[in-house]
Amino acid sequence: MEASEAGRGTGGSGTAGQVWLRTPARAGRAAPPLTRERIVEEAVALLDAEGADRLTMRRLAERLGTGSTTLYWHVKTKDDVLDLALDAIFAEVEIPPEGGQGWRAGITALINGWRAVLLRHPWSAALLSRPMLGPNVLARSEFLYATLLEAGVTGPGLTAAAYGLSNYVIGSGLMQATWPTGAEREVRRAAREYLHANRERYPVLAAHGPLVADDDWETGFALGLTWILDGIEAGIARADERGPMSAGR
Amino acid sequence: MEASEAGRGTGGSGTAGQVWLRTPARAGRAAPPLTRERIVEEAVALLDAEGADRLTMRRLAERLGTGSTTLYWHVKTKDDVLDLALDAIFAEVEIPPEGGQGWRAGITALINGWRAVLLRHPWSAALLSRPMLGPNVLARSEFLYATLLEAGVTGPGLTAAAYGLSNYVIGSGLMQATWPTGAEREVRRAAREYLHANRERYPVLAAHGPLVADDDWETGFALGLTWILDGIEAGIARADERGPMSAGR
DNA sequence: CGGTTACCGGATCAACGATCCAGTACTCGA
DNA sequence: TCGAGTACTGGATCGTTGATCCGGTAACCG
Repeated sequence: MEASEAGRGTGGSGTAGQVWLRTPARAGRAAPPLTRERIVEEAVALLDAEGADRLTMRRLAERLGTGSTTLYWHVKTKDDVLDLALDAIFAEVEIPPEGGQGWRAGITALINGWRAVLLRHPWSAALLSRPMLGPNVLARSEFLYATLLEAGVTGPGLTAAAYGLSNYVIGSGLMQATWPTGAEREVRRAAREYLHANRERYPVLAAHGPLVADDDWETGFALGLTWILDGIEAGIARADERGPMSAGR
Repeated sequence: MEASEAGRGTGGSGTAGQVWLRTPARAGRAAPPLTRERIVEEAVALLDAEGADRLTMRRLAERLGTGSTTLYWHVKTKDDVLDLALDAIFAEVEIPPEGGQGWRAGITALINGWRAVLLRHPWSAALLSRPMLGPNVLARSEFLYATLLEAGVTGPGLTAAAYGLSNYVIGSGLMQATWPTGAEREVRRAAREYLHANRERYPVLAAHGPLVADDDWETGFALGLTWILDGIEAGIARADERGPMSAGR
C-alpha cells in the first residue's frame, strides 16, 4: 500500500514546488520498478498461494502495488503471464552435470526434479495443455535429447524415448497434483466411500482402489520410470548387436 | 429459432382459449425437452467445434434454443457441465471383451482407444486436471485393474502398473493434443524456425527436434507402451519364479 | 528547451458465471 | 372439475473478469 502511495506523488503539482513534498526520484521508490521478471515472480507466488483460478490481473497488480492496466505494458495478455510463469518454475529443475554417472542416473535425476517441480506448484498441471517453448523448458529438453543421443538412442527411438519420458512425468504430475490433498481430503474420503458403496459395479477398484497413500505415489512412479528406462536400454542393446559400429544399413 | 418460438406459447392466455392457438402439448415440441443428457451432448458438440474457451453457458443455451438461466436448473455450475462432458466422451472408449487374447492385447486395445478419444476431443486435454470419477471413467479403470490383477500383477505393482499406463496415455494425449495442428500449423513452423535460429543453444533439439511428423506420434506412442508392458510382464515373471503358486509370504 | 520515449493508471467496455424472482405448463388428488 | 403443488423456463440483474482507450508523468537526448 505504501508503495502505491509513494508512487502516486502529490498530485496537482500546483503548490508542490517543494522537493520534499514531491515524489522522490524513481530510484528512491519503495518497490523496485515494474519489470516483466517481477510480474512473473509475483504471479508464481500468487499461483502457489491461491491456485490457478484465483489469479486475475487485478489481484496480481494489487500485489505489485500498481494498477491492473500497467501490467499490460509489460505483458500482452494474461496468457502470456501464465506461459511465463510456467516456464519460470522449470528453472528450479536442476540440470545434471554433463559427465555424470551414466545416462540412466542423469535422466532419472532430471525426471525426478521435473516431477518435484510439478508437485511443488500444483497449478502448473492445469497449464500443461499449452505449448511449452520457453527457454527453461527447452534447455531441459535439450539435455534430455543430448543424453539419450549420447547413450546410443537413435532414429525413431529417440523421439519415442524422449516423449515417453516426458509424457510419463507430465501424466504423473498431472494425476497426482489433481488429486485432492490437504484441506480437500474429505473429497478423497467421499470418493472412497462412493467406490465402496458401488462395489458391485467396481469390485476391483473398491478392493484395490486407486486411492493410494502418499508414499505409494513415489514408489509407483519410480517403478514405472525404471520400466521405461529398461525399455530404452533394451532398444540400445538391440541396436548395438545389430551393428555395434556400423553406421546405416 | 423455431424451437424457441414454438416453446414460448401464445403468451397472456387471456384470449387463448382456442386449443389450436395454444402451444401444442409438450410432446409436440420441435426440440426434445431439455435434459441433462441433452445439455451434455450439446456441450460436447460445442467443445468439439470451437474448443474449450469458447464454451460459455450463454452460447450453450443458445445452441439448445433456451435461455442461459434454464441450464442452471439441470446443472449446478459450469464445472458440472465440463465434468459431465469429460466423462461422456469416455463412453466412446470400447471396453475389450472379457476373455480376449491375453491381457496384453486387452490392455493395449483399451489404452489405444483411450488415446484415440483424447485426440478426437482435443479440448479434453485441458480438462484432465480435474478428478475423474464419472461412471464411464470408473468402468474403464475397473477393466484395467481387473485385467492386470488377473494377469498376475499384485501388491504395489498393481497401482504402479495402472497408474503408469494411465499417466502415459494422459501425458501423450495432452502433449499431442496441445501441439498446434491444422490451422495453427504456422505456429509449429515458427517454433521450428525459432529452434533453428537458436541452434547454438539447442543443438540437439534443432537437429533431432521434437517437432515430429504426425506418423511419428503413433509409432513413438506404441513403442513406449510396449516398454511399459514389458516392464509389467517382467515384474509378473519375477513374482512367479519367487513363488509360482504360494500365496502370501 | 523541445520533443521523444518509456511507463503509469482511472475510467470504461463487452462478456462471463451465477442468482433473483416472476412467471408458465403439467400433474395429481379430492 | 378445480385448485394446490411441482417441474421447468427466462428476462433482468449483480459482481467480476480480461482488455483497451486515452490522458497523464518522469527521465533522457540533442
